[in-house]
Amino acid sequence: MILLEPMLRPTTKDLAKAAGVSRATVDRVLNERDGVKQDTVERVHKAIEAIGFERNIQAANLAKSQSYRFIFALPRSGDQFLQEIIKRIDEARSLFASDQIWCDVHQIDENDPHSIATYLSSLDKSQVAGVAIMAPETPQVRDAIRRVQERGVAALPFISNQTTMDANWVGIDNRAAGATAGLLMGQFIGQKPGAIMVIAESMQSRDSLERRLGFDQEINEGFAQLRALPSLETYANEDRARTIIAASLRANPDIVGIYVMASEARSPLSILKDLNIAQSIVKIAHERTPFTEHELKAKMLHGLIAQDPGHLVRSAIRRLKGMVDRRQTFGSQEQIRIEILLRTNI
Amino acid sequence: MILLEPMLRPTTKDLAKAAGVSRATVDRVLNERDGVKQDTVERVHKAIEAIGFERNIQAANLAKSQSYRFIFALPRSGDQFLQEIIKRIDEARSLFASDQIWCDVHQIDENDPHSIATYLSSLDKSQVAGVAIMAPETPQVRDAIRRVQERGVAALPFISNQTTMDANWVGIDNRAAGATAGLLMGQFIGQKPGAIMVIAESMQSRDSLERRLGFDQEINEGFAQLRALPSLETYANEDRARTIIAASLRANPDIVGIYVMASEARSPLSILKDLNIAQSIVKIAHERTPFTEHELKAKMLHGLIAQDPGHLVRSAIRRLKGMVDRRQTFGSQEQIRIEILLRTNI
DNA sequence: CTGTTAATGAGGCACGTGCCTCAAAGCAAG
DNA sequence: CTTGCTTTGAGGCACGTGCCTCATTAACAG
Repeated sequence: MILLEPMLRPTTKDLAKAAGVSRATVDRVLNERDGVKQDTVERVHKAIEAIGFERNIQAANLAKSQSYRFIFALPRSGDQFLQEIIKRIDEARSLFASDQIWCDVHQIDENDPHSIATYLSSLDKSQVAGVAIMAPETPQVRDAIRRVQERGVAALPFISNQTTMDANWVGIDNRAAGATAGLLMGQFIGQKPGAIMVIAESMQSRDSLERRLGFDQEINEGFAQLRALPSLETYANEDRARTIIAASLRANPDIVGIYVMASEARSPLSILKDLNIAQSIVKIAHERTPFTEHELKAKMLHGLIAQDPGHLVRSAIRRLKGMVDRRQTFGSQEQIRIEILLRTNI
Repeated sequence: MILLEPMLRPTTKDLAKAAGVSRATVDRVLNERDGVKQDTVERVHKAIEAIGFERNIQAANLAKSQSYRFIFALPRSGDQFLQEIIKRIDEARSLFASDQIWCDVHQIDENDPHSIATYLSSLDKSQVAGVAIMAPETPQVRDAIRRVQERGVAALPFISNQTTMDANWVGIDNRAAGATAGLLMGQFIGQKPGAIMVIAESMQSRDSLERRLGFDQEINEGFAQLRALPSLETYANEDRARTIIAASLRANPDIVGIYVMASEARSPLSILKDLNIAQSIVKIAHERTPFTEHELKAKMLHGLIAQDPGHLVRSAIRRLKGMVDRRQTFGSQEQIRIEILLRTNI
């Protein structure tokens, strides 16, 4: 590919000349207005290829006075991981200001699908260009997302997956994340046989199910001497968590590993600390937060499976913008990595 | 912070009104032209704060017909890791086209500091806005970087660090990367005592020294039963590599782990494969390439310490642009992560 | 042929900023 | 006071694109 000198970058004027039409017609083709013969459309497209025309989006945005207002619909409840996300949205605000992008957070009750649907249906194209939604999958929410999209507002599942949105969502492959936790757990434990405790907030959500699936698969296939216990569900209730964790420890004296599957790991990890379990038990949790970071450095935690909150936020914004601009987004950058964090690469 | 409605975003005109001056004076202040009283400058700056003015960079670039031409000065020699970098630069080309950024690759002979210095001194501000340099640190290169910066061309050490550039470079903390390799190695080996082979391309470069330092520290502090052998230097010579690796294997029958420290791991790993070593020996290498990715999936490699080449490239471009625009760059996004890759999160 | 409609061209203003010129005002020294 | 210098204002054109109006031409049916 021969690169043109910056100065000579073709404009719509050049394109018009190359296609043998007027700038008005070029405009009609580029912005998909009708009233242009198919012949002409093709001629212009060929000219675009021929001279390597690329629309100057900055000038276009300037002309349109276009700006993008995006909303992050996040759960009202949540602990440090949620705070990290919100912090990154704040950061992104100034980062994307030069692209005329404004972001706001709207808190939703993630366990009330009806209110989420109501909120989504209140969004108007003229006010909001797009919305990133972090909420567990339910039929109501799924339908609401589809409807808001039909009204011209870009909608993007965020961190929590939604089946319908096949490829178009922002987050990690939770099956692979669970598998990574399983593999790391198995390798760290080594030859020692025993049981692994698995702590989840709830096994209702798709994310949890997928993590568990991946985790079990790795343990079963690669580490025959280990057995993963049934998931303990805390329902985000600290008392309940304390009770069932203690009971499980008593019932399974051969525990050699603990996998905290929930995104908010502080509460379960604190309980484990209170219960004063042996440091030799391999502990793996999810997400980097001030608490988990500290535990990792203090060697109270052996590893962390994480997704970068800043990357999640920025990727969501870029993809929402791409949806609004009707561009395809670029794969490699928007792939959210499953990070493994040890105390040395925190 | 109260966000203004997109429509009402203040322009230089609003700023002029708010500061009680003309647009011409605002322009003089914003673009740091002289001939403005100190009083007036301060008044304008206060007004900027007061109304939350932020320059519309897109419009500014449009007005200036500004475009940015960046050059990646990369080694001529190199294998798959270098190819990955070049591939990402290609990707970035289209990604940043909308920001009027053009990138090109220029191959340098990384072992000839003089020719690098000559090349850098040939760069002209009017042709090239910035250059990312991947070359080992030498006094000549260091000085050349400083000189090219003084001539108004942004210069940024890339992947290979340069002492002078304290914070302003793009790449990972190699000490931490080595430490991560060490910790992972130790944890994966478990209780088994033995020796660890360390293979490097050369211990002349600062990057290698730092990795080795971090690796040794983790092994020595955390795993007393392991001993890391002296570094084997291949000098990128396959025959030499084959000889010294085979000799080391014979001399140390208790080898339980192998750490390939070089960025280009294909050649050493292929040699190990030919030598048919036991699969139980834990092998850790650097950088994700088609080859290492394949080996990881085939379970011939236990773990990979990597830096995302796409992220490296994009971060370099953003930072170069930030330097040209005289903006400060944003920390959290520009921090290059030390990734740990297993076959589950590849 | 004429009349009608579809397709295209010509031209201009707008967006927010940079950069230029020229005039006007302020200010200090003589 | 005048002279000369510094500081400020007023205005306009440019960048590339979107979007509008109005005129003109091509295509086609009757």
